[in-house]
Amino acid sequence: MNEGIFKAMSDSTRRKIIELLKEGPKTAGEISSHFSYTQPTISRHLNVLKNANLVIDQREGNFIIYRLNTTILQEWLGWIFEHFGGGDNDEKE
Amino acid sequence: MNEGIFKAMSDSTRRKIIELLKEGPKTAGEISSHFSYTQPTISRHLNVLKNANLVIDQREGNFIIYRLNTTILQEWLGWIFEHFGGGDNDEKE
DNA sequence: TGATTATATAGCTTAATAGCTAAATAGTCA
DNA sequence: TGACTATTTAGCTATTAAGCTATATAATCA
Repeated sequence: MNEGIFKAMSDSTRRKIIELLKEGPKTAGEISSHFSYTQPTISRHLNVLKNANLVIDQREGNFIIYRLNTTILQEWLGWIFEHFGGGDNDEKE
Repeated sequence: MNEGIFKAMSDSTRRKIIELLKEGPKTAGEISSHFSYTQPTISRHLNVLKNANLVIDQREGNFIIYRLNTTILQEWLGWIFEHFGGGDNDEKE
């Protein structure tokens, strides 16, 4: 279940999309305009983020608005910290 | 530069290795014994983690001891929080 | 030196992923 | 309905990644 999020986050274009969406909701076109990739390529990235449940889309006329699923993102960050953070690693050979 | 860490972390076997190493340093064989994959497969995973600078290896006789590079891991966690954490996402359409 | 042990590397196969162009879908508006 | 706009989906290619078996390397010990 976390798998999808880690995979989604492992691509730098998708991480940039997440950062863009932190500013607020944006249409697919707006997002696309920030990159030099073609629009279909960005659309596919958005789809990966959607499948990972990291973004939510909503049609508004003939635009599609994407927004961050902050809940999932926060949960993921929490999970990461639980598993990889904190624990000290003292020379215990 | 973060790219390698995200890629390394995107695989669940490698994440489990990291968790194992949080307990303390382990030989390649010990690590390998926790999985049902073959030894060469785990060796390659260890190599990915090494290239991402997430682990450090050290020969000791004919064992090779792996230990977590806690500094890098902490740095990565810090980076993640800086970029994805905290920021609220108020309905600003 | 030769046998044994621990580990890595090579070489292969299969599957997944990122990018593209072209075509389909869905909505708007005259 | 027909033209137009925004976006997704299909279908392709090239690259990367994960797994395997077989082999190589490096250290130890008799």
